[in-house]
Amino acid sequence: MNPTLEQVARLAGVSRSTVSRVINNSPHVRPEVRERVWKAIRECGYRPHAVARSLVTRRTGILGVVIPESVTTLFTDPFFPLLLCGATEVCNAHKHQLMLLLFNDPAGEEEMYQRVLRNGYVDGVIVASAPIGDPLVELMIRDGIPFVFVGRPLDPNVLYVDVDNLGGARAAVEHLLRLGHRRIATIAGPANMTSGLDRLEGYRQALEAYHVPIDERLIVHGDYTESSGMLAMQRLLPAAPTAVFAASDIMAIGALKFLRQTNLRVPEDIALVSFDDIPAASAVEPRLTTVRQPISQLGALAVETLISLLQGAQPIQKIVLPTELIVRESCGALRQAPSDQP
Amino acid sequence: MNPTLEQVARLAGVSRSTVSRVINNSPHVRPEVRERVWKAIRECGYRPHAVARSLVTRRTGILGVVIPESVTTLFTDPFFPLLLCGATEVCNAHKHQLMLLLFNDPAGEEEMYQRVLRNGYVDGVIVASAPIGDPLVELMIRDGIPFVFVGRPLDPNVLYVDVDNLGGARAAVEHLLRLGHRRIATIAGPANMTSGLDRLEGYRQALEAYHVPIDERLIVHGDYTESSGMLAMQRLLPAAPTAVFAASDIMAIGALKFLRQTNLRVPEDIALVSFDDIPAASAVEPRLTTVRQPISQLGALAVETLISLLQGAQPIQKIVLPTELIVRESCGALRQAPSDQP
DNA sequence: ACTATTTTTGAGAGCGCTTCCAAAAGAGTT
DNA sequence: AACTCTTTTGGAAGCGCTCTCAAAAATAGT
Repeated sequence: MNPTLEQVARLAGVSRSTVSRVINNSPHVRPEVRERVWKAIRECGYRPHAVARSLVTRRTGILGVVIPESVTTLFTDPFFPLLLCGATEVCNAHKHQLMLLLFNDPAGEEEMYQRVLRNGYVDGVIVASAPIGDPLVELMIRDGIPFVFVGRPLDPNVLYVDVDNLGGARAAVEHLLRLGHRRIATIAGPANMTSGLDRLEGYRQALEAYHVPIDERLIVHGDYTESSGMLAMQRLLPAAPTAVFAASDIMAIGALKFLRQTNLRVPEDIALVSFDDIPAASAVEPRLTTVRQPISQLGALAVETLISLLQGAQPIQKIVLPTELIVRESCGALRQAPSDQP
Repeated sequence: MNPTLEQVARLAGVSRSTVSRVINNSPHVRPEVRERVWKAIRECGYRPHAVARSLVTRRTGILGVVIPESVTTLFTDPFFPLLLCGATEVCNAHKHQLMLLLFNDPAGEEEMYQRVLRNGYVDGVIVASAPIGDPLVELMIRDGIPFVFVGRPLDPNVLYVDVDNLGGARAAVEHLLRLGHRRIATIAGPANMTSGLDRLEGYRQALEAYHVPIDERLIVHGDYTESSGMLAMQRLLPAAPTAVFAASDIMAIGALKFLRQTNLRVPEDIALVSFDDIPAASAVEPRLTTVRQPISQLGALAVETLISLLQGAQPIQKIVLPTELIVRESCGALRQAPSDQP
């Protein structure tokens, strides 16, 4: 059995309160006593029992990360790993911990909410890319659970951090426009996610800026999966685009595979740009021109925001991080791959 | 403020103990009373306070997942996402939660150990692919923290689940041997990880089985990163291999990139097989022949094992899951890519 | 109807910690 | 030396729950 405060107190010849003060760095302890207590603590290998402490302080230092997407599809996308990566780093710095909260269906979500989010184990929650209309938001607002969104929520009162999906998409499409393309199709993201909507809006704004009329036949929605990208590309071909903007690299890779099957060359026959810059984007042939987003920074800022919210601060309502267009071969702007040095 | 047991008790006109019994499905409650209590619980939206409960039961239902690798490098590999995926699913089924424990350096590891693992917040720990000699193992044994390894540990007393690295590697290399190759090189994994050692041993055994003498110049170690794969390929070329077994897809992709730069064709000039079957393995050109491992099942079994250990069972000491060789174009056995249907 | 047995219930202690409050100990003034 | 003021310390309550134990109620047996 681990030693308790009481035992440390006896060992040091002081009261439980004094040991508690030492542990919590209270200034009201005589240096000499403080030293004696630390010695006793070291001697018996005492570690404070976090659960007991939390019962009093009403704080656990645990942050929930909710990812309202099918557990299985989720992790084919390197988005979440990177997000967790950035989030973890900030958590470590603030001596907090992350609890991973995933589920497969709405029933699982409800169950998780009742069982985990409302039982006092998490101080706050990070909600990563929830689809539009996810019931979680309302529940958490109702129950007063502090949370931060990753990705733009519909409700304007919700704290969030996001990347500039609109600006990034617009930059990608404008890049195609500058290369002379006028029949530019888009494989849009799902209509129930704001990232999908924002990237589509960026596509629209770019075309408008260049006075290119929007042809609805050039817009097909996918769901960020590779197979949906293949399917979308197939459906787009009859509309004879000379270039395609895919709302995600994964879908672009699907499109690429389909084009390869139909013996269409990228970028010669159809130019391709996309969004995300996942590692695979530079592994495929041709390498994808794509919009890079600072995902791990996104996770870091989400945690930062949540922690400052928990500490009673009034954090900035919305944080939007800039994106960057990475030009490679798939758009046709570069002649050949610059050599990668090992 | 959330209601407490006390308040529910008053509302239902019973004692705190009785409400507790109802919550915990004790059989010793009259059905009529049970109904009245449930009604009161629903009425005031009561949720048990898990922290308070844990203080008494000495159980939190939280399992730590420790991944002793650099936070940043870690998530470029889809291994961990998939592992978490399988682990989460089993956790949900058993009403447990996962706490993600990552760090950047040994100091971070030590700090995490003292702060998180010894404070009573986690019931047990899953340690994923710790390098040989990681101090965590000894500490956890010393402090009696229940844990399960993912990947083979050196200490034979540690519970673990692993994939059949040796058998998988052997199958991959034997496949090359059957195709007629005799000068087969390997880009081995890091020497401080048992997965690296086991895959190398599989390579050795395959060659021995075919009476091919082992040429140490054909063995170069990498560290599971793409750049290490490129570098290793470069160093292997002077030894003139006709085929290469890379211990991971990521390294194989690095090798592929290097070969492309030097205008060597795969599989015509050099055949390539690897290990992991990550999504990128079938996205590159040519698609990689590789050993598929049931990663998410690995995570699931790890959690399963840990939970049964926590429940006092005597789980199987070691579980080794089978692997499967996925034959694609990079080994030269297939003429062309079978068409992927969208 | 009365006792013996079983089932249901409530009182109360206690999990390990923080924190309020008051007592004790020092420090500073006259 | 007596007083006040400040700092340090210990006692004790209490966070919300579980669980033992004994009392009360229900049931069974005669």
